[in-house]
Amino acid sequence: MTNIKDIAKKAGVSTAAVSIALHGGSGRKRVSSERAEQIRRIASSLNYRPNSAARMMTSNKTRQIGVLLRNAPDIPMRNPANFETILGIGEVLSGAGYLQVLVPLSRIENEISRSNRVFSERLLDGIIVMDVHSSRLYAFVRRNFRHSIFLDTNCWNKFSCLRRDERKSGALAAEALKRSGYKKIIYVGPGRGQSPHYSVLERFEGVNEVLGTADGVAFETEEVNGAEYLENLKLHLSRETGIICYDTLIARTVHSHLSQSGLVPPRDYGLACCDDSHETYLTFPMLSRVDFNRYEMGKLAAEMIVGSMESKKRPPSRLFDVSWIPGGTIKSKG
Amino acid sequence: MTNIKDIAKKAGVSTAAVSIALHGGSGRKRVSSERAEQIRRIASSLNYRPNSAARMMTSNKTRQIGVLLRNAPDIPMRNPANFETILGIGEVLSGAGYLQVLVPLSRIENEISRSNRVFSERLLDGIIVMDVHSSRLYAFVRRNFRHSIFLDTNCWNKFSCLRRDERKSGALAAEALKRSGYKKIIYVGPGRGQSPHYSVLERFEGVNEVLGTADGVAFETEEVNGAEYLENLKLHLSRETGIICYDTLIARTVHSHLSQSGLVPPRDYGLACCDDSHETYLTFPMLSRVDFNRYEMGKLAAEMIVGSMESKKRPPSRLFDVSWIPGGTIKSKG
DNA sequence: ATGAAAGCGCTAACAA
DNA sequence: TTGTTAGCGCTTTCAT
Repeated sequence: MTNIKDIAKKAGVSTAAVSIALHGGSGRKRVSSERAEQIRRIASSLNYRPNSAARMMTSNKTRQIGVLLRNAPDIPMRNPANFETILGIGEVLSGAGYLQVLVPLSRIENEISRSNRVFSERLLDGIIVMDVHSSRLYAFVRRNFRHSIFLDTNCWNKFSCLRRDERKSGALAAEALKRSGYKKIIYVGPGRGQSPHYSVLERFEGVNEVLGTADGVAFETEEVNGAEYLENLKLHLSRETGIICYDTLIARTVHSHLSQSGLVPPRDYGLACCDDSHETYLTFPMLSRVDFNRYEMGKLAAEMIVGSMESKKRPPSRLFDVSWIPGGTIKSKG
Repeated sequence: MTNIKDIAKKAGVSTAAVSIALHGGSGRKRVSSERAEQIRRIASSLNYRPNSAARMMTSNKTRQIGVLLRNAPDIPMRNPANFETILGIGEVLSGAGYLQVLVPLSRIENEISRSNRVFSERLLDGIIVMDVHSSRLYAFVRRNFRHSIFLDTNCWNKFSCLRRDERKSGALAAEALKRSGYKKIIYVGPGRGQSPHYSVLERFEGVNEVLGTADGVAFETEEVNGAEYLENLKLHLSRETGIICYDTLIARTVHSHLSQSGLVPPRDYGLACCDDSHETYLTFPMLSRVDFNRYEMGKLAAEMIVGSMESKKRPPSRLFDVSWIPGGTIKSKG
């Protein structure tokens, strides 16, 4: 592998000149432009590729950003839509010259393993944390990484956090069904087990704010566990019934299951969803739902961390706004 | 930041002793175990974290593996199911002490950009290539990276490639519909535009082998472009009609669209799919389809590249086998 | 504008 | 078993 020494020798200049010619920012020049041009030619003729380890060492920066997420084996592929966020992050990071390092953590306990290079060595300039982790992990990240963003996690502070407005998303879905005149509305979501994602609580609260005390609407709840909830739903269904699903996975599960019995919205029941995904846009665009552009949210998170690295200021936390997509799985009017 | 020099000073030993005590493999010991223990204690009391840039430099290895994939803006989020593969890769890599670097490439032309650090510097020990790229890129990767795996790409050679048996997947879906006695069978897939993914060609060929010359079955094709194909399908549907979809995105799109008109399988038509995904397993488990465990395929790819790095041998190419999942969207017998 | 040289943190070869 | 030392490739003073 050729290095700057080889180039320096061939060009008859010092290694310093080569370094400056190749990487010296366009600040005050320190090498005549002819020399620089000549050096660049030689470099490319020698197929020179800088040794980034050496550059990392001298600059004390890796220009690598980690993205933390949960994965197998305890909850394999917990949220498929996270991919959109990751791709959004990747677009901004690669545009800014940063590498995106994916860090899957398996267990919520004991996640800060000494054997994980991400925690035991120092090869990330910053970290974007996604998913639910222990508060111990959140604290560890804040303490051990100069730059961090908590993206759609249970961690919420004044700085460095980014979340979707989950309460509003619940409220929007509930209002839409109520407005359409459904007499019975069933909220279908995961149970509030130990340390659930904050959206599990907030979406329900948003729904409950609208429907908990609403006149003329019977409000019920169906907890997702196993498959029996699907049979329950079928039994309690009528044309006056609206279903609100926590996320698109549940919405699609409910939809495909009920369609097996010939029940389809909006004819036989109303279907609304507090969540969204690009895949839903592609395969189930008629679903009445609250939008969630995870790709844009990922881009925003990446911009926040890149900005904080360049300005040395911690970015203020932000709430990602949501809006209603009418779709076609609820009836148009009472 | 503390370094081995600090530790050496505090322990009254040489830096070499520290280096060996902390990282020296369990080979022949070069430091007495008491010393080693003491050194480890001091290191952790000083909250020592090795500088990986320095280690990369001396070892001439980064222990970082890249995963190349296509992305925005020309084809944003082209294949959501790729995430499963990536998570599978991640599980094996992180278990083996490698970092997973995600490399999104935007344009198929001009993808080998000088401004992309992955290509201009040397910070990856190996690369796993996913998705469709130019043959120029495939060649570049082979030339410039000691270790590479071509995973589900158009690139196929004797070594370092991993693919699903796409022809068989087409054949399995076709046979299932034929066996059930459908009189008309429609294949719904993307058009064969310029440089399509190899599965676009092979799945169709598999289907065509079975149905092209079959007696008593009318075989038709519907190309996916825009949304009009969905209306076409609806017009030509009957209880004697079976639909074969190229992938789960199309299958779900067809399914949700037709259900809007009250048409549901297996009552009103038969629905089979040549593809699979974890999300399908979760939300549409009754879909009759050919299995595809991308997570396992990702794990296998990662094992191939890790193995090749440790054995210095290029791994022979492999074909990932598939099998039929009966599901419940086609009728049981003729 | 240019070159010489120090040093980043670590590992490995060599000496003791 | 230990300590000393010479690099790894690059950037950055500091002289010239």
